[in-house]
Amino acid sequence: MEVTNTKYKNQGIHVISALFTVDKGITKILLIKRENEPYKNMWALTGGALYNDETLEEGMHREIKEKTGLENIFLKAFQNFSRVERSPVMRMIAVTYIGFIDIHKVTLLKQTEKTNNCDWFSIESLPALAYDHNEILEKALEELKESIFESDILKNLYPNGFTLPEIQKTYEAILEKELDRRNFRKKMLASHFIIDTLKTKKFEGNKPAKLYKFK
Amino acid sequence: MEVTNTKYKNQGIHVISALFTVDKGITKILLIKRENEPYKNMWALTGGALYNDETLEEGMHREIKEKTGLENIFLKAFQNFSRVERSPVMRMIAVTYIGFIDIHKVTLLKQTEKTNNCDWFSIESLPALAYDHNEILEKALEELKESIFESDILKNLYPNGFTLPEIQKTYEAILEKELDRRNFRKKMLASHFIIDTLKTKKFEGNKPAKLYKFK
DNA sequence: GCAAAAGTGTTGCCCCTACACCCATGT
DNA sequence: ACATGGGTGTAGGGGCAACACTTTTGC
Repeated sequence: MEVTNTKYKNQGIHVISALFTVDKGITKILLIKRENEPYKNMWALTGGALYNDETLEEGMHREIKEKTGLENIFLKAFQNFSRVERSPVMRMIAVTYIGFIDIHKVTLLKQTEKTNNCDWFSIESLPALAYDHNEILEKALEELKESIFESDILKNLYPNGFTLPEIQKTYEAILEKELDRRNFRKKMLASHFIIDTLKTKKFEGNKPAKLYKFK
Repeated sequence: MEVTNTKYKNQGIHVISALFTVDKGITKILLIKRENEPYKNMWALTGGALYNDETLEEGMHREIKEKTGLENIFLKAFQNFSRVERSPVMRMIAVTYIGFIDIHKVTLLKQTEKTNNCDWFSIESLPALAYDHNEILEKALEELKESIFESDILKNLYPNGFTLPEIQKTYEAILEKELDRRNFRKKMLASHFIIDTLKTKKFEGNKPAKLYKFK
């Protein structure tokens, strides 16, 4: 059916992810340099327009695949953004997600079919982003801090497992505060999200630490 | 800008609310009879297509106003639904909300400008609904049970205040289980969502109960 | 005075926080 | 042996669930 009523005509949906990592104690966000108008040459969150033949989740995973080469990223649904003027081109509603990525998996993939410029930016020093992406990112960070212990959203960060001192540093970077080592360990081990691999790995000290992984 | 790429052409957004009430211990949902195709003459949740000149929240409140006459309903954002074939007419994404309404405010408003047939249905005996609204309603009910103590979503239910025995019955109807009277009172009074009006009101017994209201 | 619902406190359990010392390894 | 981070236990406080008796009112 062709839409003729101008009240509804020419609407579209953006699927957008705030993809985070933590690298050496610094929380970073993956940004993609736009190659087309509008906002050409500006940095933006990962995403794009939804196609007619895919669900929101399918479209989001397609966009992430196209722009980073990564598949099967665990995503947490976040908010919708719908300011009328949020896109200068046509009416676009933004449906957003939050995810985490192992930084080492992306550095090799900066040149993908559709994108030849993506990079990690510390959340402390962000450029002005395309569209309303600064606002989306700011709210995503708040949500991240509130929900970080309630989900296994970090599971993509440690594909090869992690030690507790190592992942604690990641939590501290995200929450921007220090955590008690004993209480943190108790909480993580009680969560049943993680299991002991019976292997060890050295992190910062000389004594090897136990290696865990997400279920 | 005209959209020419068929991948994106003719997309639209539904804003949809599951509007609940509790009447004499029965949880009910407000349904609207559709007057137009598709799904003409079937019952549906409250909502419709988003206009180009309004945010999602504005569009949702407009739809509720048009279909029930009610304004300023407190809504909790819920999920998005995006199955490709969820609308037989064109590609529509559903953005959904959950709300509560005092049943006495709507019974007088069944005939509004755009709708001359709306009614409350017990969630125990629902008709087949238009679109994917049965699925949306089912998931909204689950969410409602999980979040009922975490928000003041019930505030529209008792515009004139409520007694604790009365609102406890409402919680029990929604949760489909009985609650301990002493623990319930402690929890409600500790929540600081509600304040004592210093008035009383009779509910089921002969002894008048204290009247409270939401802040 | 009796029926019917309103109103009230205490205990145990679990989760969370705060806090200090020994252990394993590399040099 | 010493330096460095890895690993562990306990005590107190707050929220939640289980449980029974007294109070107020209408009849």
